[in-house]
Amino acid sequence: MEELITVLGEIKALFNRSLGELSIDCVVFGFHDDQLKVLLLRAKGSDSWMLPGGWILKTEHLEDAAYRILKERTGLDSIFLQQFYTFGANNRYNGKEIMARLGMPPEHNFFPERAVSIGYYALVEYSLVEPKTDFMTEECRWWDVSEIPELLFDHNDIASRALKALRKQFDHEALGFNLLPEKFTLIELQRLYETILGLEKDKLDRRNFQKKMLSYGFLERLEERKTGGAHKAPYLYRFDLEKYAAYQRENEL
Amino acid sequence: MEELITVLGEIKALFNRSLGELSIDCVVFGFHDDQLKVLLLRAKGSDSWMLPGGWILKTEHLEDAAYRILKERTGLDSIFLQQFYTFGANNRYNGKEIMARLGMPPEHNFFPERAVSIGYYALVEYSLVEPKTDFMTEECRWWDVSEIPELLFDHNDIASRALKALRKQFDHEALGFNLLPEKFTLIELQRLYETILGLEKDKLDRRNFQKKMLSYGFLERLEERKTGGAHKAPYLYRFDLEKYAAYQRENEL
DNA sequence: ACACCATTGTGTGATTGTGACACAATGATA
DNA sequence: TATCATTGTGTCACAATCACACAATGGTGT
Repeated sequence: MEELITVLGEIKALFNRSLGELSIDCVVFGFHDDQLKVLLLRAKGSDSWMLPGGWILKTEHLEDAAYRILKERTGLDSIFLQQFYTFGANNRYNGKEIMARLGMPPEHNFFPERAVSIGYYALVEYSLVEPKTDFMTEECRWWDVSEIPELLFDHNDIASRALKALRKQFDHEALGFNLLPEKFTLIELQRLYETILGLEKDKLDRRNFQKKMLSYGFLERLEERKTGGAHKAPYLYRFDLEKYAAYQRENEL
Repeated sequence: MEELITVLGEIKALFNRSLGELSIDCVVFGFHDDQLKVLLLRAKGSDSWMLPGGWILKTEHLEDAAYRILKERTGLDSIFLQQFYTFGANNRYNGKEIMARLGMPPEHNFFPERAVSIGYYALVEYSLVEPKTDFMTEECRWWDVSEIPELLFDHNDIASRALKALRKQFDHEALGFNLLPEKFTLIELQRLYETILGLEKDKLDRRNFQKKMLSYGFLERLEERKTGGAHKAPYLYRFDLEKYAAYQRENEL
């Protein structure tokens, strides 16, 4: 109970430093084990999960708020970030109901009646992330996107809209490299594409996929090969950001 | 001076009914004379132009706010509307400077220090719009997108981002029909595509363009032909929303 | 009334891009 | 050292896109 009071106090303090009705929600995507993952938090003393997020401070750039929140949850500084939608239905949630689900006294409801939330999705390298909780939560971990549970607020909507936005952009921009380690094999890249586009394994033809990827000219083949697998060692590749910028300049203008 | 005081009073009242830091800006596109147009407003007693917009009321859905603002400026109810970005840099404008440019006393600055604005673009049929001013403005008219003047706040950024978003979506969705009258000729449709995609006239091959458009199956050729031109009368076509929905279902899932 | 002319309606062949497909080389494993 | 799943690589068929020409038409101007 004492802890609860502390938490409520911290929330109130935070709220006073923030813009009040305006918050950010982040959908953090990672790729591991041929699966697309999302980072979720579980509230203290509750079995309800939610997206990482927070209020925007009064003096803060929108993007800085998103980076701040992501740094707190993942430990990472440099993250690919994309704003995808702003959610502002006036019935996004019921504050008292949420309080109850969080195991908090509804009469201390601290949620503003009307809240607008700006949605960002982030692409991170799975292995670099060290999920961290904050003062309101006691668990932070990756979930398979196909197994996301029922979330608090309208976070299921937000997550599915983020996925849709990711898929759409994925067709037109080379975003995948943000989800892979610096060195990767072409088959890993192919699995990533298949996973994100929702295709079954080997739906994409290996030869055609590799031909196409290499034809863009922004992948650099390293001398090094990946060893440790039980089979012929594949070449490693690197995504060359400068060549990608050149490619974009040629093909967009 | 008396009028100024009235205006400031109205602004204050509006602000109190709204969420304060949160506003909407609308980039309204129309098509006329083979040109893409944007609706702009000129502030009272000033030669500075800006986008239509307004604060979001405390009880309002985001989209409803956008529709309300559009109805007030254009007289139209049913409008194609698309949220495209939320602007929240903490230096989006300097309130006192804006007051000066509006010919208002800077010490009565009513702009919040920090404002977040949600950007929507709208596609409307040019001929149906009757541009209307509000209590803060004395002129509302169409501008050619290629001749947009320097705007107040960060509205030039917002407008150019809207155009970029429009072009991007235009490639993948049949949005153009929102900008045309119900009945149109294929050459009018072609000019629209050329204009929005920034191509010169007749860059698209007439036969190939028409073949492709008709192949989608959501255009219906009417018996009627368009007369009045000085030449052979072209067929009129209609965009069939139901057939378009069917087309989408087949090609997206 | 008639000739004029810009514009419409329509099909085919050339080019390019995409999708299907097979086999020899390799590197761990047993 | 044999095994075996996996890698690396090129060609052909098909589909999509692009380039292109000519007869019909409906106002315009005389």
